[in-house]
Amino acid sequence: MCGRYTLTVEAGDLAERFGVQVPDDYEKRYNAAPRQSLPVVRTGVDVDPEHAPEDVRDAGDRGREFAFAEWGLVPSWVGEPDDANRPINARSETVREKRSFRDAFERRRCLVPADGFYEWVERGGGKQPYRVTLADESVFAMAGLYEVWEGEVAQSSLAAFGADGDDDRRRRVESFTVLTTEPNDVVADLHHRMAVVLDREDETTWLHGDPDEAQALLEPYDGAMRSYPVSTAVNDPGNESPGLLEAVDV
DNA sequence: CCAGACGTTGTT
DNA sequence: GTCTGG
DNA sequence: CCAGACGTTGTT
DNA sequence: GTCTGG
Repeated sequence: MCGRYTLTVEAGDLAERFGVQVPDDYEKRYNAAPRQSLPVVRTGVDVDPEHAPEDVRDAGDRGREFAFAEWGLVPSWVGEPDDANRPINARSETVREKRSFRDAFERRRCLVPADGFYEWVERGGGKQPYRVTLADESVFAMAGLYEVWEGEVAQSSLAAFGADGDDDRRRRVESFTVLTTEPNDVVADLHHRMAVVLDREDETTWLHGDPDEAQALLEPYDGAMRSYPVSTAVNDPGNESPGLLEAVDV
């Protein structure tokens, strides 16, 4: 599956790769973890892909945009995001049936840019992390879903915030989840699930295609990948440095 | 009808 | 063992 | 995903 | 909001 990943490219390269504007607060990530605010490429929040004008469906600038979102999906109907299950993954096989994902699958699919993800293998007494990349180490997109939750701030939080105006009582949480499928040959050595990695030419279909077309893309990645062991320093989500990418002996 | 869940992974 | 935090 | 906490009363 | 369980 996918519970930790890397995105180690410069803002300019990310912008060029996905055709979006990347904000100044973008930073490379060597150990992106659940609950963090991370980059996604999505359709406009108010764009309904099924009913969007042709130019939007064809993925012009209005059709895709960069956003930061929290990893762990918060459906729009939950009462309180802090109390919600926040699934970081959604099974491709059942995603269209599940209440938590169905609406997002129909209307709010996104790309999750990455240039590697980590998988752990049980080793006597601990867990050995491996990093999986494309064979050429280029950036790819994982298939994701995003949500926008808006609601009132819980009463208990009001005092802490000292809120008084109506606007201060509103809260907005944008979030995403990564789809999983069966592993390809490279990942099967490490794990029995893997993130859906999209072929580059399918990214627009994932964002703007109809749901049946999108579903057809949820297959194990067929291109060349490689994996290599990395330091157990990766295990601690507080560690975040370029050194985490270095191969180690096992 | 109302109440309560709504998810994945992995492990037993 | 299980939940929360990152 | 893994790491780390897992609690209360009272006082600052 | 919508589905499942009782």
